[in-house]
Amino acid sequence: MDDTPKVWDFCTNSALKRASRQLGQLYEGVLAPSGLRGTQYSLLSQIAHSKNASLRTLADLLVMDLSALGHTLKPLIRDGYVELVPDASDRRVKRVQLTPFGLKKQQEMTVLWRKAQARFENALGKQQAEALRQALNGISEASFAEAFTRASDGTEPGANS
Amino acid sequence: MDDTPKVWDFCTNSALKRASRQLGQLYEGVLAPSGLRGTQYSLLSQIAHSKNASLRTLADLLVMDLSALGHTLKPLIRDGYVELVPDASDRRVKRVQLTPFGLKKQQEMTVLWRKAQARFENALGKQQAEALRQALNGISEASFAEAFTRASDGTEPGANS
DNA sequence: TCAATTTAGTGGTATATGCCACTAAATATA
DNA sequence: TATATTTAGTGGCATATACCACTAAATTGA
Repeated sequence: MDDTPKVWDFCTNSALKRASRQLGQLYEGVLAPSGLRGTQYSLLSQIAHSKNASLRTLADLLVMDLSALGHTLKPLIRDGYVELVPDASDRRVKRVQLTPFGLKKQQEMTVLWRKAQARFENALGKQQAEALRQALNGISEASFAEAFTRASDGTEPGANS
Repeated sequence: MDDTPKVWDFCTNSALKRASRQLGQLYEGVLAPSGLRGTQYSLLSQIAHSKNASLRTLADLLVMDLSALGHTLKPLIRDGYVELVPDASDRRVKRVQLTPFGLKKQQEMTVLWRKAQARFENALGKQQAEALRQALNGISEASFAEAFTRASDGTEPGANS
């Protein structure tokens, strides 16, 4: 029907963003009854798993800009799910933790998340899903960013070596 | 070192968003000299390829909410890269097109994009990159959304059939 | 010890993206 | 044809995310 060229056939960045919108919508549809967004659930869960991580540590783990993390946490702090606890020994540092209310919410949302997860793995296949996560996590590694930065873009002087 | 569980080891949605941030950063680093963002380049390129598409058509192609597309186009329209042309036969419809200035910008940015593309494929491997794009594009298909929606989440009555 | 540098976090501003409510226009239906 | 429904797009509001400039605190080094 439509053989117009599509950017995402060539550009992995476009393909990634587009798939991220699609999957985001699908997961959010399942998580909607909780009243929180998919990103917020990811955040609550990672905070639950990373005991006493600082904002900096969490931002690095999530491959997220530090200030972006701060902004994203604002609504969760405002609504009482998360709190920031100043570190005693280093007064620059703030440690992120769930409130009891936040933990309860995270656990409640996990029930919904499992449904989304089951739907996703049934739709794509368990093997493919696992392989995809591994590929994506490889790209998220700091070592990948280094490889990308070091890689040739074909324009270096003497790149025809 | 750190054997704390990570959400993105289990949750494809989290893994996708995280990889999207990483790759977004890497591509934007290369595209930065143009003054436009990665998403804006994707948009300009897709508009260039989709001759005379309406906002609705473009939004569907991009798996993007219609109003989100409208919002995202605002800065590009404001800065003269894109224009909306009302359709003659259906007065609800607006067709999206690049201005000559926008086309020039898109072509200029393509030079930069090729560098990012080359770096990415060198870092990940051409085969893997192609396979990843295909997997991602499969998820972005409308048919995948249908499969997800129809799929069992393990909680249906009689799901043990 | 004290100045220079690095590191953690905040606040502002801009884009990215989604939902909802609303208008206008086209289409379907009684 | 008159009304009901659907479709395209807009505007408001909220979250997601980045960069920059700035402050404060810790660390380095002369």
